Amino acid sequence: MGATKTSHFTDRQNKVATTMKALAHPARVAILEYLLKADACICGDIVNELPLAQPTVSQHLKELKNAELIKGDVAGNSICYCINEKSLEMLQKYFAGIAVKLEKKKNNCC
Amino acid sequence: MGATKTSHFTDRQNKVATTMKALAHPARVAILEYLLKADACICGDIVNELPLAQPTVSQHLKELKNAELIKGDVAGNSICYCINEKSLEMLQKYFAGIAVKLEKKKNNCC
DNA sequence: AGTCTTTATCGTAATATTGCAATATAAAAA
DNA sequence: TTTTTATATTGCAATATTACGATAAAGACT
Repeated sequence: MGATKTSHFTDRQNKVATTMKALAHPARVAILEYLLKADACICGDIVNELPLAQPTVSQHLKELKNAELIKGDVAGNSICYCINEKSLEMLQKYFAGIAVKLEKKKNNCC
Repeated sequence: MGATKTSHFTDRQNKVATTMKALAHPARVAILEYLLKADACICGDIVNELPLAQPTVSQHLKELKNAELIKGDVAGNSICYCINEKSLEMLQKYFAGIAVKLEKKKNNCC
C-alpha cells in the first residue's frame, strides 16, 4: 500500500484535502503570501524571493496551479502568476462554516 | 534530498504549512467533519465511520493531534477525541485575512 | 486472577514528495 | 539567425507518507 484511498471519501472531502495539500509546504505558503503582497507576479521574482533553486520553485508553482490556487498568464517572455481568488474564497467559506458549527456546538463535549 | 527545507522559511509559514498538512488527507478531513457533526467523539465511533483499518485511523488521529487540530481525553476504557477550537479559529482568521487582502488588491494584476 | 474491549505502536511494503543538476523549450534581443 | 533570458521538464537520490497485519498496553468485566 502507500497510496491514499481517495475513492472511499466524498468528492468534497477529496477536494478539500487536495487544496490543503497544495498549501502543506512552507514554500507554497510563501509563494501565496508573496503574490498577496507584491505588485507584480512574475515567476522570476518569485524564484528570487525563495531560497530554493529555479526548478524546485517551478515545481511548487505547478502544484499550486494544479490545485487551482493560482493561475499563470504568459506575459511575453515570462509568466505572470496570480492568486485564483475563487479557490481562496472557497477555503475562507469552508473554515467560516466550521467556525459557525463550532459556535453552535458550544463545547458540549470533552 | 527529499526533506522540506523548513529552516529557510518563517515560523509562521512553517506553522501554517504544518496545520494544512494535517488536513491534506481526505480521511483526516472526514474525521474533522465527523467530530463537527457527531454528538459523541469516541475513537471507536471514528474507526467505524471510516473505511480504513483501526491502526490507520489511529495514525491519522495522532497526526491531527500533533497538529493540535484535535485533542484526546481518556474516558475510561476509550479515548474521546474533540476538535481543538483554537486551531480552527486560527485557520479561519488566516483565510479571512487573505480574503481582506484580496479585496484590497481588487484584481490589479493579470 | 483471567478475559474482553479499546486504542496505540511496531514493522514493513507500496507509493508520494522534495530538491536539484542537467537539459529542453520558447520568446526576446542582438 | 545566433544569443540571451525566462521558464518548464526530465531523471534521480533522499526522505516522507499511507496502509495494515501483528502485537502490545491498559482499563473494564467477570
